[in-house]
Amino acid sequence: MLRYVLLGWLNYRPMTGYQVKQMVDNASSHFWHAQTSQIYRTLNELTQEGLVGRETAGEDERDERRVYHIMPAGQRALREWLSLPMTELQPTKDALLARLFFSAQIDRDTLLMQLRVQRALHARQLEQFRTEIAQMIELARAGRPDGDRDGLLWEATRRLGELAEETTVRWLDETIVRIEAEF
Amino acid sequence: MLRYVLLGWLNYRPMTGYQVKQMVDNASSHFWHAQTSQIYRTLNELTQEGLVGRETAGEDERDERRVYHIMPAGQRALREWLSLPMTELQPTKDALLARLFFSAQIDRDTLLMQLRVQRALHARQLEQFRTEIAQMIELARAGRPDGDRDGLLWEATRRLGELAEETTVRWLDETIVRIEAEF
DNA sequence: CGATCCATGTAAGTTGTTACATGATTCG
DNA sequence: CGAATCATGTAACAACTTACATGGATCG
Repeated sequence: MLRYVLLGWLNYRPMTGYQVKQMVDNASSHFWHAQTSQIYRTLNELTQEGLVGRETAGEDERDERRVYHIMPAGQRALREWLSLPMTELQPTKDALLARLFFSAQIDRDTLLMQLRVQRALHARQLEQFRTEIAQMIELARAGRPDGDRDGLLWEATRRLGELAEETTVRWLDETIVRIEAEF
Repeated sequence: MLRYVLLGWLNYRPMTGYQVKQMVDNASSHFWHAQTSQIYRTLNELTQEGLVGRETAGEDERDERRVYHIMPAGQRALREWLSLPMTELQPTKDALLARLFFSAQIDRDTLLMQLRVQRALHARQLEQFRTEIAQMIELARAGRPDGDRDGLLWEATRRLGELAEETTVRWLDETIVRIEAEF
């Protein structure tokens, strides 16, 4: 999966591994996160498979910056992946729910504290979707022709993030009240 | 993580690996899924670490059923995990959003088809949260004293599943309309 | 001149997936 | 008697995490 995210980013413009990491962290962490080490490793694999190419950018030899760019084979691979029908739901892994499900074991106050911490974290994340991330997309769209496809889709992904966080915060509030009353 | 889910289930009652898998599939797949092979491997690890014990259930030797049960050390480990504060959001991995983000590459009709398939899948999942899963929890609660903690928490996890699917379906409808109009 | 950022990765370990293999029991 | 379910796993591989290691450039 990560390979396609990297191909997706490199399809906009050539970048160093470090810059790719910045994009992943700042612009796509709400749908796919990755460690630096894994990004470099995956870029290597993609290079070996001929999906991306790389050049040493520096004028002199000890400049270690390497600029990666997508190759025609990479663009094909990206498009193929994007066109593959997704006929199943992706399996869930949610640590918060897993804990909550089995939390009858622990005492009320510890549980409530946990939920309140989560409430604060998700509220902050919600704010970020509404401000920073929204602004970033606005900015990126500003430089582009009206009616651009990319901007529309970026905004759609942001919007699900916002809605999901809204839902989670509301659910946490509901759940905290109920546990205060009935647990 | 999986280890704690298994400990959580074994804390209710002793079970065979197969039965644990049934629980994971039928009652906790909405927050943590796992392959059969991984469950058996993890049960082995837990056994070697002394967190669970196992017995051969059969009266005769070629009965291969093994019943796993939680040990005191396992209960301690479970409680410790449940009490650990979660001070960070868990990183996201969402294949649907990842695709959508980069989908300016593909044609309108392929994209719309993908979103409609997802819409159908999530609508079905939503129905399941409202019917099958709700019923299963009702049933499990019926046999228990009123005001039971487990039932309250099970219902809370189900509820987030329902709300999240509701949100996703609404978002998909919004997004499909917008793409039909503007893409 | 020290902190932060830019930049690249390796090594070791954990976790999870896919494919395969085997055999008993139960039910129509 | 054949299909489905119960039951247990191994082997190989792929993906991801954590810790470590290094050094140049920039800025206050």
